[in-house]
Amino acid sequence: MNENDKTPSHFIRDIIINDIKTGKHAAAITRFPPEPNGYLHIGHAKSICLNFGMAQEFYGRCHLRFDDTNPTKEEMEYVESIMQDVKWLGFDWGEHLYYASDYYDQLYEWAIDLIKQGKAYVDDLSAEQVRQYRGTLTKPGKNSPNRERPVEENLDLFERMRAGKFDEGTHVLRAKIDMASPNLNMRDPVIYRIMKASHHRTGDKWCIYPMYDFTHGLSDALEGITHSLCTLEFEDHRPLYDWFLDELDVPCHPRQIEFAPLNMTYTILSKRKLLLLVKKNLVSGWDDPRMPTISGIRRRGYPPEAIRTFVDRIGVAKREGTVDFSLLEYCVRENLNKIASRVMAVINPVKIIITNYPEEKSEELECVNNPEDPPAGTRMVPFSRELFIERDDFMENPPKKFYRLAPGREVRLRYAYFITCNEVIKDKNTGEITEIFCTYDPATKGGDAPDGRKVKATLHWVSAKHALTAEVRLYDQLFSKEDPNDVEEGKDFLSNLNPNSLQILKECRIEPSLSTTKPGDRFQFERLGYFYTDPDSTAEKPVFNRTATLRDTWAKIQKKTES
RNA sequence: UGGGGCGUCGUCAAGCGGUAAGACACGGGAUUUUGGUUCCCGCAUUCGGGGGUUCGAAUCCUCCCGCCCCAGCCA
Repeated sequence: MNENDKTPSHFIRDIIINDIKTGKHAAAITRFPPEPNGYLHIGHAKSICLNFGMAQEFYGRCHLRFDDTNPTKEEMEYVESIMQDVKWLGFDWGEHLYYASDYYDQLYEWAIDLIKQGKAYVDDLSAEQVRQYRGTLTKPGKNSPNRERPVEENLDLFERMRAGKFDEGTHVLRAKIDMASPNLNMRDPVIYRIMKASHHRTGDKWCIYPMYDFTHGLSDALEGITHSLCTLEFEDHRPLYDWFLDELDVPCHPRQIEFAPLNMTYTILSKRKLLLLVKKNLVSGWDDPRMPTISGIRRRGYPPEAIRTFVDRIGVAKREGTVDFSLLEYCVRENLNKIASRVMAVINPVKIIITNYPEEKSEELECVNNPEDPPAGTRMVPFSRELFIERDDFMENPPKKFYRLAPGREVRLRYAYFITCNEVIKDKNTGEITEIFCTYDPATKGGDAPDGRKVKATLHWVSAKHALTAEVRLYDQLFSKEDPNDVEEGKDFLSNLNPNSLQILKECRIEPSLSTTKPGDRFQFERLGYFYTDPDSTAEKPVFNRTATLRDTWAKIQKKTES
């Protein structure tokens, strides 16, 4: 950690520092344990940064372990996307790639051990009966009639479960703990169930699969994890996590520590709901740039560094809250401002003609690539008599605070000349402005007036005959409400979908230097925002995604005067 | 009305008995060939509420209030 980095500490770091100070541990060995049943999202990024971050900071390592104990929900596609996403975020698990399914044999032995100790039993109650026997939040449960089955019988039954002699749902293995515990997790939890499903890694070797609670802590112990970091909802599971480790002969006893999961305004971070958006084709896929998935924000153009900074800034605590989306966007802009090359692109073109500029002439003007990064140099951009500017940069009857182009007004074309608007041509039928006639001042080449006169606005532009055509996809919040789950009676979160979250512009005009852009490039389109070259982009038809707009003071002024 | 957590600025979040950090947002101003960036300035006499302990409390005690999680053979 950089001494100058003022990122405040947090309670988990404090715990680890103390464990090292007291000699309990020499290093922090952590793990990121996703279930491969969906794509990772920004909430997982918090966990990833925390786990890998603590390991890095405290001389240890972080394992990537797939918690794959439910073959009916898990797929290889998810395994692959998760690995790609963790790498993209900038983390490396090295040799330490594991799967809970690697431990099935050991887990099975441990289950037998529990049976032999008289601490687990096979139950043939139906799922419905198990539920009834469990009791309620306020009423204790009742012991299953099978609870006192002899060890030998349990061993035999469990072996037959494994051998596939029973149907799904007919038998389970349960830990014998306490049916009267106020913690429901301790009321003889199921630790193995029969699932006649093929597993994405073990195939048909098993027809019984261990449950999360049984698997997780034991896997941690097997890997020598020191600090097992998870989200708040597992707090109630900690006594059970500890119980298995206490009852079995394990290599070590990791400490589970819970922290608050991430929530963000205008965003949904439930795997189930995200899956629904994909299945209903309400988005183009898991990597739709509007999705809060890692693959979505990658395609949107958010840099991994910005995500890491964001996670640092939100902190780690036990208090559950909702982070302002604007903080994420701030981190994205902050990073992009430093690294993105500036280019000129007109996404909503209107033609201007410089009437006193020679018909056939064109010239190359020098433009700065990134004022925040002088070594990035300059490039030449062609200028000619006919240009395109942004439709929004001209108003025939401008309000007081509008200081862009208007009849009779002089403005600067960035890196080019001062121009003055003389005449507006409109379509006779629609009234739409088709052309704007201007004159330029040759003495202002480069954008400075030798006589020191000022203009109030600088516009971006492209030369009509040199410009390339591109598709630009403008993205906005997927949901129009801060809390997408805040809905009227009888409606669900889908009713809060923002109908204008995607706008596709196919006739955008971009400067010729962009002809060589490749998917993954990041740019700032001057005065518009940050853009990312989409994987759909080709040399013939470039496609850009708007990552974020620039901060727009003018839009704010407009909004204020409206209200 | 069982158990487990959590309540400090609009939002995150420090604070660990010595008199409320920081960031985002918001509002003002300066500089600017991006109404961008950068830079200044403002923004909790008060820590969910009431009692108490103490020279001194956001921090300790106590009662109360509010919010979240748990009754999958999901993770």
